[in-house]
Amino acid sequence: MPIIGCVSAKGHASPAPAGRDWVEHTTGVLAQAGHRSSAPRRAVVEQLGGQACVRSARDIADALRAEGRDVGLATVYRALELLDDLGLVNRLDTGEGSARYEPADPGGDHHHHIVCDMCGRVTAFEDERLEREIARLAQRVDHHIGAHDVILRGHCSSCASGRR
Amino acid sequence: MPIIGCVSAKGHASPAPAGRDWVEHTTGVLAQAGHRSSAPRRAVVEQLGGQACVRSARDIADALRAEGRDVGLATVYRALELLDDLGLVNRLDTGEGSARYEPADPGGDHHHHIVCDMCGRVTAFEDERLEREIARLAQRVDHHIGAHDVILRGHCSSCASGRR
DNA sequence: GTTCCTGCAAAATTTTTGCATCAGT
DNA sequence: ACTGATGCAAAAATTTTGCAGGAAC
Repeated sequence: MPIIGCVSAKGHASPAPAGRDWVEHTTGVLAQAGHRSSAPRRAVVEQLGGQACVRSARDIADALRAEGRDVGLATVYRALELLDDLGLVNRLDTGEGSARYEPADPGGDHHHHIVCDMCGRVTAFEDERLEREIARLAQRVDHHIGAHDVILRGHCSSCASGRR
Repeated sequence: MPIIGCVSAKGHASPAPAGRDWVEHTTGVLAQAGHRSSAPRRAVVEQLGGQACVRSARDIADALRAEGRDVGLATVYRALELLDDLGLVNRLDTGEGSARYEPADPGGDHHHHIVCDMCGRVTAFEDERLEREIARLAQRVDHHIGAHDVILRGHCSSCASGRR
């Protein structure tokens, strides 16, 4: 299983780390929805907020354990499911075994991902024109579209340049 | 687990069932690559060719068993892995538990998918303008892009209209 | 006759769930 | 205290793998 890194798309507006804004927003939405503010769930939220990039449930649990804030894996899964239901995180399935999650921009902005087939690294990118095309499509199809994912697959520059 | 259906996008060019063309092309590529023509693998290829839409490994194994052509699940997985490596099938990960596969158009044409969040049904669609946007992006990013997936998510008309 | 392929069963993962206990309100 | 949340361990489900026997060339 390749180690998952996190790199910004060169030359493109890359999403800033969600940071404190997102943690506060998330905390507020959770409270407003009637959920208790427990230490384990807070730890998951803070861990996610500290990283702009996609993390699997195991990544999060491991990172928390490394900080000495042990949280059960089942709890991490339950927290992620709740956050997903509330639209506070985006879930990314790249087909590499496990789902990964990232903070969702409260403002509604979102981005897409490039996955390196060789090292598994995920890079984020934003593109206004792509969004427009997708919005146009969403109106034309016989479905009520609520979300969309775009994944580009290929080799990142390090992998393509020989050294793996 | 929702039953996976297969419906064409209304009003859009929908991909024709891969059919005999794809089966023949696939058989040829397999032979040329030095692989033996075994009955189980042939059965998997024919099963895939008979359907234009995405099928999971289990779907394929079940369908074959129903025809009396039992093929071990491991063999189905190995066949799909091989076909994927040779670029003869496309793999779709919708994050609903299992990966699904569909014949890849030998001509290079491809389409994308709409997944109903409620019933899990997958609908295919093609869009030339979307492809152009993605091609433009693929040139601008710092990666060697070899493939891409677009998934729209929402409610299909049956699910949206109340009756579930 | 080799070598690849298959099938079964076991293993490895990821994710979900039951349930007793604990903690937030 | 009431009730949601947690943690553990067990269960589910998907996918991978080891290996002996069988089929293709």
